[in-house]
Amino acid sequence: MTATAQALLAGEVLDVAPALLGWTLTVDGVGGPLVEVEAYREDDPASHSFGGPRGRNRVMFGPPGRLYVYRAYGVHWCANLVTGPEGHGAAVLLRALEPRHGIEQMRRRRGQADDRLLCSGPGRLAQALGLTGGDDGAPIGSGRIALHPPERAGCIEVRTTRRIGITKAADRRWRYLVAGSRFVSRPGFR
DNA sequence: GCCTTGATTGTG
DNA sequence: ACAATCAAGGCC
Repeated sequence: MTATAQALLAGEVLDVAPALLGWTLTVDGVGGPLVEVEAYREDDPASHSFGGPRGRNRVMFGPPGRLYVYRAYGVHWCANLVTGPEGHGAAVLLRALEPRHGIEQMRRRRGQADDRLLCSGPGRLAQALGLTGGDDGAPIGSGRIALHPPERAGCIEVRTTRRIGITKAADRRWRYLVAGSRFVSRPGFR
């Protein structure tokens, strides 16, 4: 991982999540700029880390800059970036990115030709990038997984909404989107 | 377009 | 039982 990505992820998750928009995530060269993320942390009933470290959530309490990958609804994989400070059980759920690198590979993995349906949703994004439970705990920058800053920093308009698909603490507006992006999972969601 | 439903499995 | 989801099918 670059020094700047390391520094970014070491921060508090509510600062990290909006700042991650526009950063390009790639796995073996396949990926693109993040356009939608959600924050989860330990004092948050909706978070897997709520109640302390146990079972699958262990990686969330480890050092920042690693992937936390879990299975959702017994069907899909979903990937997070663990944030700091270490020991706090916080992570950013990767909900959507703009397909830019390795688009043909994404189409093959997804069985889907429409670019807007390649990475618009956490399950879709993980499938398009080839992330699975085997990547749980993998450090960013280890070779397969890279995170690069936006080409032009500071010109991304961030919008917030409630988080999606949860019932607890649903009123916290911890979902962050690039305003106007065509590649978010649910553009009209409030 | 919006709403409903089934798939499928680790976790508490 | 339930879940940080998705795709397909019905209906409008």
